[in-house]
Order: sequence, then C-alpha cells, then structure tokens
Amino acid sequence: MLKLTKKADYGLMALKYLAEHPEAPAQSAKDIADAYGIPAQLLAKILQRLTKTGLLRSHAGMNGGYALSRDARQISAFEVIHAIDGPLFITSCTKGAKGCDLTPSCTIKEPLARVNETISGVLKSISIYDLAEHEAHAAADATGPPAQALVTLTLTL
Amino acid sequence: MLKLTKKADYGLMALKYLAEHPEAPAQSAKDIADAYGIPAQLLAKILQRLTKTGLLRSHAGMNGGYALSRDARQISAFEVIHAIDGPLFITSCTKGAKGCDLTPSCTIKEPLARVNETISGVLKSISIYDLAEHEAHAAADATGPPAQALVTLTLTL
DNA sequence: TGAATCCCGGACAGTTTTGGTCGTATACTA
DNA sequence: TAGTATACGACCAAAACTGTCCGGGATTCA
Repeated sequence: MLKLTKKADYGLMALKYLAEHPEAPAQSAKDIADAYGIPAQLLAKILQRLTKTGLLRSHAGMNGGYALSRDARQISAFEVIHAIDGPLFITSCTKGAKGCDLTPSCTIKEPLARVNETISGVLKSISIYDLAEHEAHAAADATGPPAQALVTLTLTL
Repeated sequence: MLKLTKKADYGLMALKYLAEHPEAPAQSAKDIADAYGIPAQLLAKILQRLTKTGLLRSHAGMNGGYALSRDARQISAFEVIHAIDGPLFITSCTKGAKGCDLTPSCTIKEPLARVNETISGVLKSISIYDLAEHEAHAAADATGPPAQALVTLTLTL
C-alpha cells in the first residue's frame, strides 16, 4: 500500500526523460514511451494532463511533442503526482469540509494529517532535476559542493 | 492517491480505542466497531490479522475480546499498516529481486526508494500512544517535559 | 493543396483491489 | 450446555486502475 499509481510513475519517468534531453526542442509521446517500453497511448494521455496543469508545453505537428514548461529544478515530484493522481490524502476520510460522516471517530485524522503533510513535504522537496541523471559528474566534483538535495523535516505531534 | 486503505484506518482506530481503555481486560470486536460505527465483521477480520502478527492478543468466550500485546508506546503506526496492507512500496515496480521486467527504465526507482524509506520512518516514529487522547493533561504538565513526539528525518538524494 | 506527423480527449473493456457479507467451526465462561 | 466471542474461508459488488480504440484538430513540409 501507499504506492503511487503506474500513471504517476510514468509521468515522473517522462519528465525525467525530458529533463535529460534539454537540447531537443520537444519529444513526442511515442519517443518517450518507446524509450521506456510503456504504452504510448496511455503515456500520451498522462502528458496531456500534465500539459493542462501547466507543467508541460505541447506542440502539435511534425517534430512536435512535449517540453518542460519550467526548469527541471522548479518542478517537484509532488506537482507531478498531484496533477496525475489528484490530491493526496493519507486518511481515507478526506474532505476537510464534511469529514467522515457519522461519528467523530477520526480523532486519528488529526495526527495522520501531520504525517500527510510530512510526506507532501518530502515529495515537494524533490525536483525532476533530482530524478534525472546528471552526466557531468566530473564537472560537478570540480565546481564545488555536490548538488545533492538535503532535506530535513520536523514532525511534531 | 497515496492514501491508506480503510482497513488500515480501521485498524489504527481500533488500536487507538484499545489504548484509550487500558483498564478493561479486553474489548470485543463488536464493541469497538459500534464505538466508531464501522462494520463489525470487517473489523473482526482486521483484528484477527493483527492478532496473527502479534500486535494484539485475543481471548474467546464471554468477556473476551482483544487487547494490546504491548504498551501502546511500543506499537508503531507502521507496524499496524504493514500488518494490514502488507509491505508498503511507493514505487509500482516493487520486488527488489526481479525489478520491473523490461527496460532498466526505473532509474526513478532509486530516488523514490529513499522517499519510501522516509515515509516509513515517519510512520515508524508514530506510536499508537501518540494517536490516543491522553486525558491526564494537567498531570502531564506537572510530571515534566511534554510527551510529544519530535521527529527529525533526513533525506539525502 | 495535400499528406504526414503529432496532440486532444472521450468512450470503453479487462483486470485487480477494496470493502463488505455470510456461514460455519471453534474456544471459553458461567 | 447455553451463550458469547473469536477464527477463517468463501463469496460478492463496487470501485479503481490500466490500457485500447477511435474520431477529431493543429502544424509542418513538400
């Protein structure tokens, strides 16, 4: 449990692919799908969704395709997952408005909501750039501190 | 997405209930189910599973029921969720052994595995005791430092 | 102009996961 | 031995997930 859907996985993989090919003006859904061996039509729809939410820009016609709308560093895994799978709530009794119907049972909800925020925080702190492989290892070593993401989260119950 | 199942929710709620009634030798599945308005038979099966994994102890017959097998402080939310929903993996390509079939595609897997560990860490750091409502507020204030769980996690990509 | 390439998006079928019920067997207590 | 409670497998309906099909539009190039 607590796993993300294949769609979200595919979406992350696709963005990673785009981040690793910044030179090309655009990559077609089919190219990306072929690169990873995932169903093209399915990926296409995922990319469409990411386009609608503004994470990608699309271009129809020959040599068209998709491209990141921002720098890979500025796109978090959270955004991608949220765009594809919708709002993530660890508690099954979602809906801040109505809450779970009967019973003020979910006193659990409160502490778990914090867990939820923590998880969101982790996901928000990870960018597509972090997922991509940065070729210039040697260069990175020379240029200074490694470009590692270091995340520290605090959870107080 | 990324939400836990109702079963896991129910399980946590039940353990919380047990933690809040330490005086009783045991609580029947029906009592707990009624307290929260959740289907009794379903909860029964969940409690049975928790019993098999050793988190609970059961006792049949009159005045029987379930009780925590350890102190509420010694039972983590992670254990409960794991017992009910099985191993939690954020990546859809689970199985460390075979990995996702074709394509060494899931280079994503590696960074996400760390996210997964982080989430597990959060869940492990939360005990059933933390979920329960502690009546003795005044007492707690007097006895010393507030019994708050403070969790700090570090994620390095 | 027209053909090729590529995005857009709804409808839909197959499968798996969940959530929940039923029935029966078993254990314990009074 | 009657009543209460767990143990557990079979079963089912509904939802979610994955994936496919298909008829559009947009854009580029010859």
